[in-house]
Amino acid sequence: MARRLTQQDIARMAGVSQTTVSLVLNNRAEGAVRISPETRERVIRVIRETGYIADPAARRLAEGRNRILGVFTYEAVFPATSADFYHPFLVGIEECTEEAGCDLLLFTSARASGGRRRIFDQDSRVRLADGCVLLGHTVDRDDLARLITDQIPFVSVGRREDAGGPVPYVGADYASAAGALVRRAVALGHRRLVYVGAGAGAESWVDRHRGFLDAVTRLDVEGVMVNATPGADPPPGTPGVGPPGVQGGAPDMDAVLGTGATVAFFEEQADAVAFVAAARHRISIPADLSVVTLGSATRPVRSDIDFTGFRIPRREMGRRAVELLTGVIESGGTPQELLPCDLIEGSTLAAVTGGGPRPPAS
Amino acid sequence: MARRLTQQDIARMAGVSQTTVSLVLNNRAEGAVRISPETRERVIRVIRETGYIADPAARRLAEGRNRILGVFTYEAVFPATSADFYHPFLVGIEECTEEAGCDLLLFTSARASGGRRRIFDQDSRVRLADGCVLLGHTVDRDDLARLITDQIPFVSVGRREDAGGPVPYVGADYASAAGALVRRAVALGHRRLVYVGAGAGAESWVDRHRGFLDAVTRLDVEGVMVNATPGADPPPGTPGVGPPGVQGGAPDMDAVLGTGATVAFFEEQADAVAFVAAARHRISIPADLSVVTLGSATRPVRSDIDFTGFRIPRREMGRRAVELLTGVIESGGTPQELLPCDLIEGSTLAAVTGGGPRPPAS
DNA sequence: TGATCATGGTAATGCGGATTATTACTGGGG
DNA sequence: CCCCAGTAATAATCCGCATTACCATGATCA
Repeated sequence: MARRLTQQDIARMAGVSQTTVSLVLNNRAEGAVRISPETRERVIRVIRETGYIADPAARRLAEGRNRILGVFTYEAVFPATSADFYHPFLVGIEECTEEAGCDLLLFTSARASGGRRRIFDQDSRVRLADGCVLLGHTVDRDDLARLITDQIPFVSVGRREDAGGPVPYVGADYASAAGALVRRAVALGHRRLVYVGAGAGAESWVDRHRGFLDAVTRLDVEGVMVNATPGADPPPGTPGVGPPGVQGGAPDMDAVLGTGATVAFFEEQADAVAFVAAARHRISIPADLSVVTLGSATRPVRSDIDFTGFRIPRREMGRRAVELLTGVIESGGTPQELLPCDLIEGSTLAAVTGGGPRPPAS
Repeated sequence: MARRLTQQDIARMAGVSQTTVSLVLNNRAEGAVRISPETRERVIRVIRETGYIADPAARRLAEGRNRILGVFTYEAVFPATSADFYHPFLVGIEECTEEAGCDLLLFTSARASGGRRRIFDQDSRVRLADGCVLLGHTVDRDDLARLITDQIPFVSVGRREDAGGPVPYVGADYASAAGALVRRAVALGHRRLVYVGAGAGAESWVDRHRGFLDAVTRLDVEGVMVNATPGADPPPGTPGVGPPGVQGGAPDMDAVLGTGATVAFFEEQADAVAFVAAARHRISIPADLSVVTLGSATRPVRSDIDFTGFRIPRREMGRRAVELLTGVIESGGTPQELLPCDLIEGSTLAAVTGGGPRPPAS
């Protein structure tokens, strides 16, 4: 390959020193060092004529930064199965990165021997970015801890528990949203509510469950729980955003109906879809039983049901993550934010009419 | 930020020189330089214990490459409007990049003053990548030319005409696909075919039209044309892959029907959708008029019509682009490939029955 | 008239790692 | 006893750019 043009070349052509070229290029002529307008002009002309562009690697090496933001995901970002899931985040991330005049480095390479991605394998390119956004299902605790101890600027999309120190994140306020939905249900006369899901493991599940429980307690109504993920507790990893398609079995319909609750809160929309499909011929929704989903489709499930629930502000989370990240890069800190989720009116939550659903036919 | 660990540090800890560390790290002990097994082991241990990772920028500066592949697009990759369009390409690109053990650099920053993206603005990070994939609608001729003269390894997704030299690309074989569809139509008895579209401007349009014309000529049937992009010739840029939603007006229904053709070939699926929607109450498809689309949805148009046409192998194109790119990076060359498009049987192409469509009611 | 200072620019150095040239030592062969 | 080959590892450079320390010149001032 033809040798690239360097500042040295420009310097020669303009009859000045490499230093001068660098100075001109970076407008560093304010303080101690001065460049005469004529010289400056001459250098600028040569630069323009030759179309010289500084080598980003050398630049980064010398000044320590890059204007490159990294995005790390533990799964492929683009595959069809999770496309719907990741896409909104990426939209937000790209938008904001572009506004910041940065480029985006997707760490697609990092594969540990086991097959799972790891941030810190030998020759990882993480350090090439000024900082990075963590996206995805499972975040390895060790990776997280190392990011912290190494003081690599990063922001996680999705709340994460401490990992040898507080983790900077921007999450969705599942707890509040779940609480709001509980209040709404109670306002409609519901007094016995069932939570269908794991309620543990991933931070996002914990948060939903906590919001549910808090509200139920505060409003002094009955809240019961039906586990929807048999044989999956505790999950091996620590999902924060919510994995596309990791849960196991469908929720036990009889168990849900057997609680005598008048409204069911589903942790995962996919479970709600399965439940409704199965229960449709036995009960009427929402007449016999109201159904609320805690978050919009995480797993790619198609359904024409207009569930009552809330929208996870994924795009905003992506945007905000980048905003926070640039802040961290500039001035450090450990921002932790939860973004509000819009409630979705839907049509599966109605006022209590009769005495609740029929008990299972058994 | 805590200063990062350097080879110098490792060297000190292991009681050797920086050179030795580098040598061990890169397994460069085959030829002239030798490292004893004990020393090597000692260095390796320190590296493992400290978790040292080489600075990618320094590495790139010294050895000239990075294992980073760039992706340049003239529009945002992720925005909702073009999501469906770009996504398959990106899936392929990511897959293949991951297999190659590379990372992906998305050039989201490059914004010219005018607002459009440019590859070569001042402080572009293009050179950080070992090479790059060009994706998208319009590719600036100057950018293209410069990529060539600068000898930056790149591969365009979508055929491109020469720009001061041959352009490496992987495109879709629109010409063959269009020709095959023409043959199929003729086999079903069609003798008068109309091409609806621009047939010029973007390479992809030119190719479709050429395929249509060649086949029509060879089979000695009548081929006519109806321009579907009023006031848009010639297009300002040179789209190669196909732009999401750039064309202007809908095709003129009367003009199409007025040709007396028994089958219409639509350059853009979106036009076909619009046409069918408008014509539905006047003619029956395919009884009165067969409709063929030359390529799957480019613009994000939802339609439940099962058009006869072909599938653009976007994911494969993405994959292949990366494969070719790594080849170019390794050993240069100017690969140019067209990938076949699968025909889609569909239900809008039928045998000729009557005497063609009724003329417009006018 | 020599000290002081503003002006305009350059030489030198560092960033972290790869590579090449060179050194230090040991054992054999002549 | 000296030279050479082989082994093990290091010093010195370079990659391209940013930055700091330093120098040369002419004007100003006491």
